[in-house]
Parts: sequence; structure tokens; C-alpha cells
Amino acid sequence: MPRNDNISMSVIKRMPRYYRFLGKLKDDGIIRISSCELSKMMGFTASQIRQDLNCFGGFGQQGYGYNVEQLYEEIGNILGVNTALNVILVGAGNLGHAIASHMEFERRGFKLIGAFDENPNLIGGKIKDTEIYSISSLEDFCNHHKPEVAIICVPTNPAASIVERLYNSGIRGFWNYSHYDILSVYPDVIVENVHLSDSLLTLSYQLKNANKD
Amino acid sequence: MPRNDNISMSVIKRMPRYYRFLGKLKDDGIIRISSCELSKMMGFTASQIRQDLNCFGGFGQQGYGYNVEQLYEEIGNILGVNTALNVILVGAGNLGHAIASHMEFERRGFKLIGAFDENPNLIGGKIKDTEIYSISSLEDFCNHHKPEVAIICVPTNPAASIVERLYNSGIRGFWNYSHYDILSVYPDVIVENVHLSDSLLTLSYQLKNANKD
DNA sequence: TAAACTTGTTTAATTTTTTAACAATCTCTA
DNA sequence: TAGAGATTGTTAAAAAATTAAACAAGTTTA
Repeated sequence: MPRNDNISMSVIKRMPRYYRFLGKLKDDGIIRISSCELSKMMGFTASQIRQDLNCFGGFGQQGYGYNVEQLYEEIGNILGVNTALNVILVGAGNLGHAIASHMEFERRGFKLIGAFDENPNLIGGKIKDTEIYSISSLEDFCNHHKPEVAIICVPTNPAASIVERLYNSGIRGFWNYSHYDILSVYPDVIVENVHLSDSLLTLSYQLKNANKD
Repeated sequence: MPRNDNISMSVIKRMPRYYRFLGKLKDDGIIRISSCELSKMMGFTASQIRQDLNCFGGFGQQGYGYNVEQLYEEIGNILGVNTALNVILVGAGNLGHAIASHMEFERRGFKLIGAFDENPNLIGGKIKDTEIYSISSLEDFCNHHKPEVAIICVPTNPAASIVERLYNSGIRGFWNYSHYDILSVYPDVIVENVHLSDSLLTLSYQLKNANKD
């Protein structure tokens, strides 16, 4: 039960990181942890950790700290890993294929139910247990299976029109790897833009300007 | 020539986005653009755009706006796309392979000079024109070819020790796709953590809490 | 030439994010 | 079981980032 309905994006973006570190602690058999210890591991301040967590509830205990397993579960629930949304992959080339097979969707609240490409060599194949269909059958498939989320792994050029088709088919969540920016054209849509090339350019800038400071 | 030596990370992280949009405009044959027009396309305010760009120099002209091609070039220079750093890929599995073949390194200031994996089925193979070597030859290769940057696409478990080996071999830039966080253990290192799973969990949170607002 | 634009820059206001501080309360040991 | 030590939840303050407003100076265009 959220204490604060107006949680900032900065806090939300830190939650998966907490989840990751707590999972690690849990696997290592650590039972309890204090915000102070956690702060040293994670590079946040203890103050920020306590404040972040308290956006969602008081999960700790004075004098004790946090129970690792309980906090892990709580954050998992907050992030929604226990309720699965149906997701489709659009663009099953190199990158799309790798992401779909690399990502453990089930552990993160998603279920991959279909993949699409226009390349006849790919159509009919599989990614893990998921079939690859022709991209022309997108609408039919969506009408039947009602996926909620799409992973966009197509080139920049067709991206805009494919996003439009998906939107018209009822999809409201996008995990976008294309260079096309899914903007606020659609106000009721939730997008995570990954933009790997932006990340690489940020790295380039930092490396090439590191000595100039 | 930077006007401001103390450019905030927020500004830096916006630069690749400007670069992307300007590239698009250039490809579309647009000659000039004003901060106002750009603001409508990009979703920033015109004021912020002018302020961001002026961290690096005055690239526009009163009454005219910005020359698209010139500004594109300038931002490219700022980001360092014209000076190549040697990069190696560590972990040539599904994800590593896809990223290395998907990313156009040459257009972004990098040159892929080697890939490494421990899987004998991969060793000896190629990613585009780059050979895949045994991970045991990492140190030898680094001594010979002095790569500056490494892309980390190995599982969480070996990540820490591999990063240490790379650090000891002189690598100071990391593009990290592993779940291991390359922390400030190494103060003189520059890291871009990608963390795809964090992005997916952020999407999950937003989708599953969208109606609760 | 003059009106209409648009930048670069400064200043101020606002919002967001981070840090600090501490009372309340729990744990743990002797 | 009492008391020292630890640690949270929460509030308040500080810092940083963003947005907005304003305008002189220079450019374009009719």
C-alpha cells in the first residue's frame, strides 16, 4: 500500500536496483541489513535509501534494520513481478532475438506470447518456445490474444507506423529499442526507451573529455 | 571549445538525443531550425535547448536559428564520434553478439578490435569482421593492442573478476550489460551501466500502477 | 529601411532531489 | 530485565536542476 501517490520517476528508477542488490544478498544467505550497510554497497546515501523505501511503506524496524527476504518480496510486489502481462516482440532480428532469449520475462512480470518479423527466413522459427509470425498478422494476433506490451526491435524507418498499428490494436506499453522516439503523441501510453546508442555516446563523451576537467 | 568546464550529467545525457534528432532532420533535408521548432519535436523547452547548447558554444545565429548540418557536426565533435577508441567485447553469447553486430561503432567513435568468450564453440568464429578469442588470452591481447574500452556481456557471476582483470590490463572505460554493478571500486574508471532488466522492471511498475494514480 | 525573428545570456522562480538531523523505538547483552 | 547501542521513519534544510521571463544584439525578409 503506497504511502505516497506521487512517487517521482527518480525513485521508481532506483527500485529495480534495490531489488537487484537485495536478490544478491538473499542468494548469499544474508538475513538482515541496515540502510547504512546497504548504502555502502550501492553507492547511495543511507538517508536516500530510507526515504525511497518509505515512499512505499515502512518495511524496516528500529534497532534492527531490514529483513532481506521480506524487503526483497515487498519490492518485487511493488515492481509487479508477480502479475504477468502478455508481451510480444516486434522485430526478431539479431537484437530482438537476443533480448527475448536473454531476458527472463517470467521472473520480471511478463510473458512472451509471440514474435513478429517481416523476414521470411525468420517467420515460422522460434525464440525459445515462442513462435515467430509474419508482421502482417499483427492485428489478427492482437485481436485474439490481447497482448498488453510490445518490445520494439525494428529499424527506425518502419518504427513509427508499426507503433501506430500496435497502438490501434490496443497495446499501451512499449519497451523501445528503435531509434524512433515514441513521444507523447499517445498520451495514454507508457514507454521505456532504451536507446543503446545514446548510452554509447554518453560513454564516448565522458571518455574523451575525462582529462579536460 | 567548451565554455563551461562543469557540465552537469543531465546536460550530457541530453546531447545524444539532440544528435539523434538533428541527424534525422539532416537526413530529411532540413537546412535550418530554431530552438522553438526543435522544442516542439523533442519535448524540451526552447529555453532549455538554448541553455544546453550554450554549455558548449554559441552555434546559432540571431534571427536565423541553427544550421542543422553544422549543429549536427558540432554535437558529433562534442560527443567524440570523430575520434575512435579501441573497444573489445567480453562475452560473445547471444546478447554480446547482437549488440556488437547491431551497433554501428564506427559512426559513434569506437572501433571493435576483438571479442572474447570461454565457449569453445564460439572461439575462432567471427562477429562481423572481428575474431572471437579465448577469454584466457585477454591479458595477452590487451598488452598487444591496448584497447581502451570493454563491453561487458558476461553473466553476473564471472563479471567481477573479469572487470578486475580488464582493469589491471589498463582498460578504463566500461559499457556494462551484466547484472554486476561496476562501482566506484575503481575511481579512475568511466562506466555506462545499461541494466536492461532494470528498464523492464521500471516499465512493469509503471504499467501495473498506471491506473492507481 | 523597418518590422519580425531568434539567439545568447542573465536573472529569478519553481520544482525536484539530496542530505542532515533527531525523536521514537527496537535489539541485544549482561 | 534494564540500559546501552543501533537504526528506523520522518521532518526540515540544503543543493541541484529545471523552467520561465526578459532583453540587447544581430539577422532575415519583405
